Amino acid sequence: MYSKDLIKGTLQPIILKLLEENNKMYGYEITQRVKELTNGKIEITEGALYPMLHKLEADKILSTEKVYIGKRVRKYYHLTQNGKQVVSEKINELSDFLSTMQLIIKPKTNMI
Amino acid sequence: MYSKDLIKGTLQPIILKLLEENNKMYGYEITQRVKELTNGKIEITEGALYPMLHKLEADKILSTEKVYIGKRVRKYYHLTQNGKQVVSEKINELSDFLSTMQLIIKPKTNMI
DNA sequence: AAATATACATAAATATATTAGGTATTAAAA
DNA sequence: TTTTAATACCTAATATATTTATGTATATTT
Repeated sequence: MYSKDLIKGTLQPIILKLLEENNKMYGYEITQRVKELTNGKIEITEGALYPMLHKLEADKILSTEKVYIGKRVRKYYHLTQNGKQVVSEKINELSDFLSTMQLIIKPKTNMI
Repeated sequence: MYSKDLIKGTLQPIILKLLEENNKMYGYEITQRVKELTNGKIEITEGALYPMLHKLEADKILSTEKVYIGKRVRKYYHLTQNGKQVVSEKINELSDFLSTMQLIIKPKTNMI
């Protein structure tokens, strides 16, 4: 796990990126997918995830659909029309940002 | 300029990285260097910078030296013995984190 | 002479995420 | 078969980093 601070601000773009690729996902699934993709290095806490999902829904970037698996509810989130337009910009920004950060810490020798 | 949120948590490693490379720097110099290195994409605010420098000094990671340029004071910061040991770990962590983030947003085609 | 750049600093407000708690169902292990 | 772990949602109090706004003062450029 990384220092808490590093991860700050990345939660939203991570969520949006996953939803861009997977069409629809539910909260718990997102936490598991991120853990999987990052080999456990990033673990999204639910206290951060759910409020962010609710915020994105309130902002009309995501919409939801409830599905019952037996008696247990799943709340699927997917990008709205509106949301799709916003997302690629946000991902580009993140991508650009990561490059810029690489620029600053320019790893000395290891270019693949 | 990037969304404020993205930059969160990167201030400390940026400062430490610059001080690792440049031996000693003063606050204003750091803001300018970062602006320069990132082509204006990251502008460190003084309200964030100075408290962080003070914190790093309180934590014995940095120490200071005042220099007068005419009547104007400059406060140079440099890594302490202790600080040098901490820094490379922090930079490695940031570097690792950036790679992990790249993993998530994996830019489709453009590998240089 | 006025405006901009250099150089430090702090304080209130904002926003995010952590920590800690809660409910409930289903599957696996003891 | 009872207990534990996993699945699945949620919120509230706390902590903390950063922004925004403000302040002081000197040096340089227009």
